[in-house]
Amino acid sequence: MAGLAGQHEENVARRDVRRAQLLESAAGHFREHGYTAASMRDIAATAGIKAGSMYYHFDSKEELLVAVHEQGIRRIVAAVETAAAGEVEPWRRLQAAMTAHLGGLLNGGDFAQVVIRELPHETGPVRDKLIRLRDHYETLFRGLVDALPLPSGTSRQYLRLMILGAMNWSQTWYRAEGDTPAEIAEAFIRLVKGPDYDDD
Amino acid sequence: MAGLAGQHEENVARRDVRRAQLLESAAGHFREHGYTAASMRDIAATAGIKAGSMYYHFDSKEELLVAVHEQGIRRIVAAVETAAAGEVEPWRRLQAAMTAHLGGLLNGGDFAQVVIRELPHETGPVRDKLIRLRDHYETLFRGLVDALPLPSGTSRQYLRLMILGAMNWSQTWYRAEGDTPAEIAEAFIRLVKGPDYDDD
DNA sequence: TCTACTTTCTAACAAGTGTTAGTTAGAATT
DNA sequence: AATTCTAACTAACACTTGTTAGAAAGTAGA
Repeated sequence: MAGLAGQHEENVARRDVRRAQLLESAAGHFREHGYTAASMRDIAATAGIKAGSMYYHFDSKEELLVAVHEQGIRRIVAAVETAAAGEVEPWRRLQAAMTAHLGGLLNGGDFAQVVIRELPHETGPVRDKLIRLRDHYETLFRGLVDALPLPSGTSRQYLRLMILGAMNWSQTWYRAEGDTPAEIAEAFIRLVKGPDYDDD
Repeated sequence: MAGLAGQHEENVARRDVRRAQLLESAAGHFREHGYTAASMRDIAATAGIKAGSMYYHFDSKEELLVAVHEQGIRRIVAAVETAAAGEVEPWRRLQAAMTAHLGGLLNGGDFAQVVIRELPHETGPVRDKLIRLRDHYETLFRGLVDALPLPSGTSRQYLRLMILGAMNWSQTWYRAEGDTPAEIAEAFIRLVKGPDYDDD
């Protein structure tokens, strides 16, 4: 090997940087105009290259969408796991996770929003892949909800679905001037936990 | 006027029938492929006419989307209002309304699904109009939630948003083989009401 | 400098887009 | 019977779409 460690890796890094740029641009356009209405030409232009050059990095537009989804999920999963790891009491754990999820969704980048909004219309292998990615993420919340101390008879399944729905729908009504993600998460927790506030 | 009452109205009726057909077709295609990916040619074909003929009934594709939204909202509002009117106790009223909403959303036609899924990406007057339609509908639930007997300190605003989110997100996970809209509504109500079941 | 590899560009293709203009068949009205 | 209105048709316009092939730079190693 040469004196300078890893010339090869520099190339790989350069490659990944470009790829990341393209993903960033794609996420932005997908979020703003939706998958179908976003054009390869516009996505490329934002990243500073021409449309044809995109196909050196991605085989198709669909693959680009899948890549954006993957990155989006990976980011949320990381944020949520980190947040949850900082708490031990089940309710606090869930609340921390919700705060992270809402933060990523509402104030975070375009990736998370694409994951939530660009649900797969079209059938075929792409749809299946995206659904699998989503399911993997929701598994995370299943664990958090299952750990809660709840009155017997409470449906943990519907509780999970309710929380996920409440969070993901927040995109619709959220305004930056209003409450913060942390405050929203607290409000939701309080609603499902019941009105017995113990502050410690 | 002629012996036959209202020749004129017959024409108007015929016109409206066609218009309804076109809306039905448009709703179906919008739901299946999304607004952008649905083509005027396909929408027209389903209704049995050619693309150019659509412009006799609608000025543009956007206007078509707005019309589908309007009809979708009108249907849900009607269903929800009727359902709520059948009950007096606030919790029961809300539950009935939720059942109606979920029914329309999950087992109803394509209209409701378009209203929920086809949230307005693009800016401009269309976006504003659709948002106004949506707001008008959500006002309905505001009334239902405000009527609930709740412990003081409970945020009725977030409770409303949570319920709406939980319901609208159900599109994502609902499977026809699973629970019915009525069962789902009951489960949600139980979660926010708390686990004190009194059956009368 | 020559060579090999990586990345981008140009130019075009084939298909599809919403929309419009002009026309036409049929019904209703006068 | 002549005219007007209704509702559809055909054909085209002016673009935009994702995608591909081939050439052309830029970069690294020998």
